[in-house]
Amino acid sequence: MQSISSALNDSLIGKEVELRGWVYRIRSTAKLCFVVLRDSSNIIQCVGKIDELGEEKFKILSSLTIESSLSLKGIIRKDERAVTGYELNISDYYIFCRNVNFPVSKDISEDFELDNRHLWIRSREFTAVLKIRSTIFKAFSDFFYENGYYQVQPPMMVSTATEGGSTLFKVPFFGEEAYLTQSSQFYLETFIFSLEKVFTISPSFRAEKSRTWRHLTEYWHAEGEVAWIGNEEMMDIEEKMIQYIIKAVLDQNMDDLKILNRDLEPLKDSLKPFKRMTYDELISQSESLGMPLKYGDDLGADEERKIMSNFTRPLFITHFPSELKTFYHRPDPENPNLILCHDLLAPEGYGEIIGGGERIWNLEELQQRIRDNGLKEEDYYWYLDLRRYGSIPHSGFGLGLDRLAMWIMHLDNIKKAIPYPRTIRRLKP
RNA sequence: GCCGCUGUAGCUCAGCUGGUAGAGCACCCGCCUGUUAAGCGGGCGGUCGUCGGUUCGAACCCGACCGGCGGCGCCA
Repeated sequence: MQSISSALNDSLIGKEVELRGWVYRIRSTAKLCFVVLRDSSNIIQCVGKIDELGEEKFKILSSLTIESSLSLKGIIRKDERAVTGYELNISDYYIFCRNVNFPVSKDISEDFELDNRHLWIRSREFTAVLKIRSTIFKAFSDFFYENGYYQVQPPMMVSTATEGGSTLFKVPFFGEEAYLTQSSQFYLETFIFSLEKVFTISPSFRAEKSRTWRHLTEYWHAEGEVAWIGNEEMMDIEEKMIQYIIKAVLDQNMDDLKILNRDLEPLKDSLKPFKRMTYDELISQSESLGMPLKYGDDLGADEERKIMSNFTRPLFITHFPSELKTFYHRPDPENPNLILCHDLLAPEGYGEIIGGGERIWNLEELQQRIRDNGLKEEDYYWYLDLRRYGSIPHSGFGLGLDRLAMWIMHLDNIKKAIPYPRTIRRLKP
């Protein structure tokens, strides 16, 4: 028994192999039957002949249905007419499950595809998506392991919000109320006093009633927090990290990118240095970028899309006005109205994939900002403790892995980048 | 929360100014000398989202309700 991709090999020509998998396509004539077999690795055309199998076995084989499961034995042959260049001449087979009817056919809507995601997951397209996602998740971790970081595991059930505006999911908690985390940032900050350089990949939950092409209720949040560094160094690290991930995908997933018809140029271009622009510079250039903005305007979806359709590699926007960002961001000592932070916008119109920057590390300053935002100090007692005991300068970031995946694969909706999307109206399958 | 759209066969859709429902695909049966989600012939398959109203008559007009989709805000 071997994988289909390993069977597509000149050294096996004329040899008998046994393959197993699922019926990807099936066509038959009176005396010939073509079963295109699929497994996790690839597809191969297998041909059954009535003369060789006998009438009975031929009839059963040729009446198989899409996605039925079977194993096949036969001789490998090179054949230009076959989809992947090789063909298996079936000498015998065993059927595990003959399907009555596989619901996923060639005419399906995006909605039907989502209702049947548990079956759509078998499609070649989604198999490619899953393989690329796997590379992205691994590459993210590898990058940080290779650079001396520790992976940590923050809690998912928490007692307070990280960011004021976001809506939280309430969960019953032994007579109390708990919430599902919307960001692990504050917990990551606690870890740096022990490990200095930490990262995590964990889910974040947002109960906002968002209905957009790039929001999920549950998403995979890749976060990092680093002791002793500032905004610029943080961006240096993120840039290398993104490039490391893209390089891994280009190295390992060329076949999958091809199945998705991904234009490789923007990915290759993103291996070159990223441009950095202050919010001020962005506003003054906004007219020539096709999206006139006034000082104080936040970047919405439309703004980001228009601006980023001018770029083929990611762009850092830095130094936002303080009123546009949440309380924990550190103001620039030389200009307290601006914040030492950054967003990383993905090119080709995709927009924000990372938010990050320096954290306020002075106790009084942080207390002031909490009060200014109408929040209660008691709720943040442990976060404030970090500024009481051995506080240090530090920076961090949060990356939306599903958004990154969506851009890398050039998908038009984030729901196509995650196997089981959770949105305001979708909890199944 | 706001704006727009939508609901007809398992799937994708058509159905005119109201006259009791149609195609392609899937599935089943048959035919076919190598097919590329093949071709030909036949078959199965519908309380037209729900309830009410108008009408001799409603998939179609009106109302209410229910479900779904897209976009914005919020963010990653």
